[in-house]
Amino acid sequence: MHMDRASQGRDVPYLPIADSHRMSGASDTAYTAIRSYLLSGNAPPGSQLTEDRLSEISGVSRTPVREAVRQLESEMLLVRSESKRIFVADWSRDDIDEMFTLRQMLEGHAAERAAKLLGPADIEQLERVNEELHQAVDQDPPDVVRFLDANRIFHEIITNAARSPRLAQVLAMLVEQPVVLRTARQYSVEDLRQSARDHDELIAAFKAHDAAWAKSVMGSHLRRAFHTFADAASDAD
Amino acid sequence: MHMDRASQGRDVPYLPIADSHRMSGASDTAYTAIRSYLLSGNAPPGSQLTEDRLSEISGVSRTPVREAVRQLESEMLLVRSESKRIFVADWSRDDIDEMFTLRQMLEGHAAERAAKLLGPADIEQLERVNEELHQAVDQDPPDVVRFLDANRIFHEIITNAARSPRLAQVLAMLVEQPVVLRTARQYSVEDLRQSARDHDELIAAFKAHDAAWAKSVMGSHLRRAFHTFADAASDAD
DNA sequence: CGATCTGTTATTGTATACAATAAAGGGTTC
DNA sequence: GAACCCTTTATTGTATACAATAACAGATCG
Repeated sequence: MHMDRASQGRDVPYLPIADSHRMSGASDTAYTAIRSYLLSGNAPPGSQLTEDRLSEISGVSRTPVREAVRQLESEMLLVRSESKRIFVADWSRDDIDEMFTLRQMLEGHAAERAAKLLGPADIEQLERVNEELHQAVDQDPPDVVRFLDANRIFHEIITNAARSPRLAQVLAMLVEQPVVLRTARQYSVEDLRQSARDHDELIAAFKAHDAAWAKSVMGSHLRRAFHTFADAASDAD
Repeated sequence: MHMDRASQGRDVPYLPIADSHRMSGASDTAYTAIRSYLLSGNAPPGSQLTEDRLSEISGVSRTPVREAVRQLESEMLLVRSESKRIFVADWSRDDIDEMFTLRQMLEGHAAERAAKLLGPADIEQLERVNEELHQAVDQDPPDVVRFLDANRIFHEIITNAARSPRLAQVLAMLVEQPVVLRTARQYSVEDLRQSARDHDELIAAFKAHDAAWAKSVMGSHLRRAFHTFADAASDAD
């Protein structure tokens, strides 16, 4: 076991425990700017984007733009043509369905593991975050952005509690806030309340350290989220 | 000259149906070269690599190297330190376990869907590929590389049959051939034979369009693969 | 007309120089 | 001699010029 090249002592590789977006400086700028642009609605699904254009939008050169594009591609907000040109992704209803199905599977698994691994302090944190979420819903009008923030953190705590770096990484790709945001905009107050109650039940399952219960609640929670969206979307559009 | 909207007509975005590695030219070269290098055993887990070094190894400039590194990072063959330096990943037994657990979940799901979606022609293709795999095992000595090729194709057919681009993309990240290769080198001939028999049973499940059966077989298939590796590894090292 | 060929333009890919940052080393002070 | 600061070096990040390739458009020929 002679580590002939492994003579570094100080700067040790760190475990990627779901720190989704760790790009530095300009790359990060590009990522955030492009993402906002895609979310803003000014980018029609299916329309072409060029690196130069994205470079203008984000104010950095093409090099960091390319990195951001790669990331957004892996999150499927951008897609490429056969000749590598860049297009705004067009999520069909089936795509959303698929995304929620995969999330159900993976976050269900995370909830199972979390039920075994979460300590009292973690559960208290979940309760605090969910209290925040309740408050956001009970505001008049409900604060959807605040709700989504709390919701994201709630799910992230569970994902991280599963202590599975690969699971966390894969989920980071799948949990696309723009999509979730569009979804949540369709939510009625009742839907948001039900979501909060799901979280309450999830916490109860965690307190009981009942993995099967936690998985099951997570499953229906995400599945309902999909249908709420799908129904609202077909009504609206 | 403001084609701000979706005015492109010809070059339409294509669906990413599991065409894992679509880098072009130099990026592809870099990816392949670095991957081989990591697999060759000359790169001790935990050792540092620099972009310059990888540039020398692959014979292309740092720009495509960086893209390849990003890819290999997402496949967790490389990891970064807090200060963004690059290191050869060190897969613990738990990491491998985790990887197989996620594969079991996702490929089990793929098998379920495939059972419903596979047509007679697809099933014939699976049979042909598995025949190839049988032959590789029955050679004396067994041809592990040929076995792995057939094995990879077999699983890819199933993954693609599920018609779930996101599932395919996520699995492409998880199914790391280097790891699988190290695994397979530990296989005894009996292990390889059992693997081939699993595939036979999978095909039977597909012919019966029995989703639950297919999922179950896929589950034990992958779970056994993990234990075979884990046992052999703890014996050997 | 319609297809095809060809030059032109648009877009992505690659190399390279330079900037920013972090690590390593070495000397000074207490 | 241990902690601190400063200089030097190693490494990654960014911009930009240029190369390669694919789409576009106009001309040519059947």
